[in-house]
Amino acid sequence: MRYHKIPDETVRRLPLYLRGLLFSSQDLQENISSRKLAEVLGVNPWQIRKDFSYFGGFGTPGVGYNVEKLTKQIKKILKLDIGHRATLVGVGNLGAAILAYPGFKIYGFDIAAVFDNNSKKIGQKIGDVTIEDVAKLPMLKGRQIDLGIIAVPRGSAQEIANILVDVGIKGILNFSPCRIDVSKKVKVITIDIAMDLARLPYYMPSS
Amino acid sequence: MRYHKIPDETVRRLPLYLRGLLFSSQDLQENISSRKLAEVLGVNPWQIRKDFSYFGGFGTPGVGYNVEKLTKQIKKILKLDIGHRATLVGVGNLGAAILAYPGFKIYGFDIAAVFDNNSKKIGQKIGDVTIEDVAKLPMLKGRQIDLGIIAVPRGSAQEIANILVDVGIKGILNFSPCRIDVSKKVKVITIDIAMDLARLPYYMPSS
DNA sequence: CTGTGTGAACCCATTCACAGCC
DNA sequence: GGCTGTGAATGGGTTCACACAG
Repeated sequence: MRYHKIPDETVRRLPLYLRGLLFSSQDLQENISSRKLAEVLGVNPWQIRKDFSYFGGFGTPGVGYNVEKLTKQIKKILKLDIGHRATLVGVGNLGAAILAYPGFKIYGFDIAAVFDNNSKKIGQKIGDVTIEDVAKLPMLKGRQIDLGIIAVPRGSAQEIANILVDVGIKGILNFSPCRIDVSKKVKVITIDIAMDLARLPYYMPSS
Repeated sequence: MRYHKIPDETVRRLPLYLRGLLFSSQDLQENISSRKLAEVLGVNPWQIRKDFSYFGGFGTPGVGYNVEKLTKQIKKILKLDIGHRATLVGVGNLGAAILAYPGFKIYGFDIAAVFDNNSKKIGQKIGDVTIEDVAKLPMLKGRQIDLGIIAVPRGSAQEIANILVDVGIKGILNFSPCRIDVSKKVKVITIDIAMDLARLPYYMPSS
C-alpha cells in the first residue's frame, strides 16, 4: 500500500501526533478522541480528523481512535516501524547534545556510528558508541546505516554530505546553516535553530 | 510604519534571506539579484521577489537589490535592528550547545543570563556568563531581557515558562517536546529536533 | 536586454458543516 | 448524545506572465 496522496503538511504533523499518542498512552487509555488529542497538542480537532482521513478509517464514531492501532499506523506511514540506524558526523557542542538527546529513541532511531576530525576526540566513548576518525567515513558502507546527521561547521557540510551519499545514505538531517545539494534520491532536511529565534521578535509587542 | 500584511510564511523565510545576504556580503557585491540569491539558498527567484514586494520596492530593475539596504530593511521588519537580550534556562547538553552556538550572534542576540538547578553547575562560568540558580529566576525583572530559551526536561517546561512570563519576557523559544501555554501576549515557538528526523524516513526510498 | 514588481490564475491547506455510525 | 469521516467552501500561498524601469 502506498500513501502517495498524503499532503506534505500532514506528514509534517504526523510526528507531532505520534508524540502525543506515545506520551498519552501512559494514561492507559485505550481510546482517544480527536478533541482530547487536539487539546494535549494545542491544535484543532478537525485538523486532526482531516489528517487521519487521508489514510482511512481508524476511528470509531462516538468513541475515538484506538491508541495502539493508530500509533502503529502512523509509525508505518512514516516508515518508523522498522528501526533506523543513523550516523552522526561532528561531535562539537551540538553533536554531543544530539547524541545525548533522548527524543530520538522514542521514534526508533539508533545513532550507531559517530565521527569527528579532532584527534583528541577520536577513540573516546560516549554512551555506547566510540568516536571514529572522519577520514574513515567512506568505509561506512555495509554497516546498515541509512541516515546521516551533519553537525559540522558550515564550510565542511557539503563535503560530508557528498561522502554520506557515496556510502549509500538515503536521508540527511543537516544542522549546518547552509544549503546542501545532493542527488534527488536523497532527502535532506536542514534545521537552523537560529532561524526560529530570529523570527520571534517579529511577533513580540514593540514594548 | 506597520507591516501587518506580511504573510506568516514570508516572515518564516525572512531569516533565511537574511542569512543569505549576510553570508553573501562577504563577496563584496553591492547588489544581488533575486536569481542569484535564490541559487545560493535553493529557493525560487519569483518567491523571493514576491516576498520582498510585501514591503515595497527595494530593487532596481536590471540590477538587483542593494545588499546593505535590503539587509537593514529585513532586520528592521524582524525587529532585529535593536539587539535582544535572552536568558537560557537549563544548561544540559542541549543548553550548552545553544550557548556555544555561533548562529545567534549574527542575528544580534546576546544570551545575557543563564540558569540551572544543578548545584554543581551553579557558579560555573561559560564564556562570559555565570550560571545562576534557577530559584533566582523570578529576580530577573529589570535586567532588560526580553527573550527566554527553555532547554529543561519536559516536566519542568511549563513551570519555567510561567516564571519567564511573570518577569516580563515577551518571547519564548522552547526546546522541550511539549506544548506550553501562556498569555496570548507572549509568543512561543517550540522546536523539537526529533520531529524533523522522524519525517525523514517517509521521504526515503523503501530500499 | 536584464531584472523588478504585481495582478491574476492556480493550487493546496484549513475550516466548516453535516451525514452517518456507535 | 458523542464522535468520526468527508465533501464543500473558504482562505492563503505559490506560480505565472507580463508591464515597466534601468
